[in-house]
Amino acid sequence: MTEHLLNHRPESALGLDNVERSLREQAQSTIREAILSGRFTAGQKLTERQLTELTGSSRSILREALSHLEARGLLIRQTHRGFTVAKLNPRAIYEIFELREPVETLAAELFTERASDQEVAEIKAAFEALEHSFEAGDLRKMRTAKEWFFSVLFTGCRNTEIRKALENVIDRISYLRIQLLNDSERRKQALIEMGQLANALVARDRDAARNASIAHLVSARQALIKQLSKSN
Amino acid sequence: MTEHLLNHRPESALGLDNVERSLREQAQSTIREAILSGRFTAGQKLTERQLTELTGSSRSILREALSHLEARGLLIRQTHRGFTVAKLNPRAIYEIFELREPVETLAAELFTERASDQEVAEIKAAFEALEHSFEAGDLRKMRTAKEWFFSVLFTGCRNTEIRKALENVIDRISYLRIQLLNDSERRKQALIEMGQLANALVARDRDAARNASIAHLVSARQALIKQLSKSN
DNA sequence: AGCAAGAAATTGTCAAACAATCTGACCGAG
DNA sequence: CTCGGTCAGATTGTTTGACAATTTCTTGCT
Repeated sequence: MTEHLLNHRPESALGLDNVERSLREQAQSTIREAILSGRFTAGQKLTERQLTELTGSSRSILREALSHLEARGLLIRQTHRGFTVAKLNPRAIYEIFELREPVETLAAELFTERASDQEVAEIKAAFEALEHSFEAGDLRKMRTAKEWFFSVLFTGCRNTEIRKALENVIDRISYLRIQLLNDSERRKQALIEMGQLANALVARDRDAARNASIAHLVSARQALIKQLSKSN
Repeated sequence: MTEHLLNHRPESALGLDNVERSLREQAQSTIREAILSGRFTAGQKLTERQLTELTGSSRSILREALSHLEARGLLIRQTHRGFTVAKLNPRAIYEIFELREPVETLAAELFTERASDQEVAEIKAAFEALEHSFEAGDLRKMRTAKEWFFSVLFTGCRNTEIRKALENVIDRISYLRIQLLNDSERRKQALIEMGQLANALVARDRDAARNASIAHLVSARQALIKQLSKSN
């Protein structure tokens, strides 16, 4: 049972799906998806057996994939003790947002100046998708929509380095949301904030984008830390 | 011949040398060191045979290491065509500095507020080491001293995320310097700028640190791009 | 010189094996 | 009954050899 859940081909939202990928890449994104979707929880230990079964690949390939994911910060490796899903404490969350604030804000600012009209339209569409999945209460679709939104944002800012730096970092908190954000009040608030950002981006208003980005990140950080310190 | 050059154990400047490391880690840092030291040049193709000989490890281990380095952006992988050392064009340099500017500046600002007195002393020492190696004209030592300086900066700012994000990015331009920075005039200028940053950090003067950081990055970016467009 | 067919090299992947280390169960001493 | 200690089983680290898929080099033909 649940066979079909394990073999799906994810991350279409990231524009990375070359369809013909190596097994290693497939294994990588299968595991990544399992983490981001909450199937593997933060701190959980992952054994190689479990993962070879999940991905269907051999140990060699699996370990290449794990090595990659470790470098991206999604997994923690302890010699002779295997891999665990990276766990975030309040301190780490604080640090991540401290980094995100200037970078993501820069991305938003650059977007207003560099994005194509098509990208502007797409960011609007992505936000609307987010709204719809929110109304439908579909957590999985919310994550996909959010990934789409950020993907367009990072593409439109015309800076691959920013994209890479933030994708890693956002991945790591993305799956935390699944665990923590049952607070639908906060979700609603987040949606409003992202709406303001989306509006500013669509209007190509650099200052407004800057303000909206900062406001959103500050408030997201506070909410996350609050919930995390409660649950720990 | 040159056996001793191949088997060295690098990265002592990064505080990562646990002495007892897995072969995979050793292979990883041997390759990284080979790239950063300029032994492998940007764009160069690396075959697995060549690298197993260099690292002394088996293919499986080697490929884990390569997978890691690929994730860190130091290597580029093309399916069935192997790995090449990441190559930076002017556009990529521009993007990297666009990212570095807000992040590294933030790191400098945080350092002035969070670093311990010992770290302040160490950043002074690191800068002095940089000065000395500059006077001695020793490129390798200059790189080590610079790594030391940044390592202390990133530690003192008390934000692991910033450290990780910047280490990746700085690695990538670090070896470019070896190729391009034969311009000793520019090196002198860079030293002066870093001196100003060091002074501001030691004085724990946040605003001065901010200004010095920005000034340095802007000027470093311009110099790099200028040289790169000349040599291409 | 240009090009196509075949040979050689390289990468992608798997499987089997063994050493080193960790984990958990069992057992005896206090 | 709890606290160590020992030992077996499980897990990770690493190597080797094999083979298919693909790329790159060579060679010979026109």
